[in-house]
Amino acid sequence: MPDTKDQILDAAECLFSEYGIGAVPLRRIVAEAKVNSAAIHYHFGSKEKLVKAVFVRRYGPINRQRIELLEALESAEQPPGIEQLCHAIVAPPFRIGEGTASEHLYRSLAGRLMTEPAYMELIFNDLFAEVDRRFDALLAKALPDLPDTVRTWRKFMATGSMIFVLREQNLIARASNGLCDTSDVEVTIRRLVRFMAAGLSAPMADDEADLVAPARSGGRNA
Amino acid sequence: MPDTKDQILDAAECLFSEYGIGAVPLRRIVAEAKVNSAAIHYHFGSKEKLVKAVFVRRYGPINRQRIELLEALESAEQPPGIEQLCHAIVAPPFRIGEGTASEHLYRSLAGRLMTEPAYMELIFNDLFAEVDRRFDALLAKALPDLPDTVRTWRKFMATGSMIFVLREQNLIARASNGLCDTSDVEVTIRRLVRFMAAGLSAPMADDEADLVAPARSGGRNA
DNA sequence: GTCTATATCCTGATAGAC
DNA sequence: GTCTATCAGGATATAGAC
Repeated sequence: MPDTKDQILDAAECLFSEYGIGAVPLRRIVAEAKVNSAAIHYHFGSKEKLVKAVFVRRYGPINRQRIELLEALESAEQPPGIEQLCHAIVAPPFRIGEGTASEHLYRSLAGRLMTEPAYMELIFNDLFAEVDRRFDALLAKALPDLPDTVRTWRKFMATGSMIFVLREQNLIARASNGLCDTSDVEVTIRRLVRFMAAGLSAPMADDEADLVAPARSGGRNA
Repeated sequence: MPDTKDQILDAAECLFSEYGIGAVPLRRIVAEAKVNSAAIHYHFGSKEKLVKAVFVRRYGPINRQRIELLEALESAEQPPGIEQLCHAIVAPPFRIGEGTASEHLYRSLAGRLMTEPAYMELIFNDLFAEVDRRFDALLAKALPDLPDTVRTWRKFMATGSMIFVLREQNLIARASNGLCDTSDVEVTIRRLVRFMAAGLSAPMADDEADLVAPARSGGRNA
């Protein structure tokens, strides 16, 4: 049986996933967790610290998995394949909680952070900075012809598509009239990896290349 | 000089863009708008109705522009090019408010809606349903080989990347150390169109095709 | 460590004078 | 239409008995 602290973390995670962080009052968490109304402040000190604890508990393991997968690609002689690389980022957050009753909630949590600026700043450096750095380095190796600017832009765009799919599973299932089956995790991962990899590795448009070249009408060397 | 109603709408739009809808109390809007604290309820009736008015004012024109661009593609004999099609969706929200001092705020507003479920339901049908329907129909014509399921999944992923770029301009500029210049709207549009079009039109992976094929080793008809 | 009770603040919304 | 004053409810956080 989980102790009070875990009960609170579990309840908070489910509720944050489903309704968003800002929309969940502490009262609702203590009710769901069936603990005393003062327990959150006793164990965590404040809502902000509780939020951080929820994310650390979940994203610690996810990002360790990501880093393991990225390390395998780093130590290879060959530059990584772009799909492998995307897979290393995409698969871990989709697979958390798999098999448990509330797995879809955990996945939905995964995308909440970026969309809540107040908590984003609070957490990003501790939890995501290293993954981002390593992913970017490998991406540069996988796509050596892309200028830094273009690669970085596309990294954000790919991230955006991943976050959207993680976060909006309910919306996707509903707005597609059930056509998109968000419950099949492995299929979702493949589709997303395919999409991201294609976008990341698209040949540059001529006018796109222009925009990062040091010189213009004369010619470009970058 | 704008009247009270417009002052409120302007202030609300800026604040919603910057901080998110849920995070902005009405008191802050009236302070920013320099109007009386009862003015919002007098003119709009409730916060919910104010939010709706803000989005209608901004997305009415944007979606009319989108529909105009989509109509041009609908009436063409040829199936539309995938980049043209993406451009019709992407360009209007990026171009709103262009040249005004707070143009980046308007663009940021554009992405707020989807991330605030409470207001999303309220507004989507009125403002976005028709654009979505027409875009999807043209997408099916532009990518006739993609099964409905794959096309729909990819439409969500492409939407996610667009929303992320619209919403997180500050984050993108900051996290890239200025490498990504979010102030150049036309460049941003091209990069985004390129990324989305490449993702949408990627050839299906073999295992991705399997997942939507009507028959498998045994065969399924649903 | 747990609980009840409550302090303090802030929210959206309203009443009623002008 | 505009303003001041205020309500009722709900938020985070804390005090103090057990």
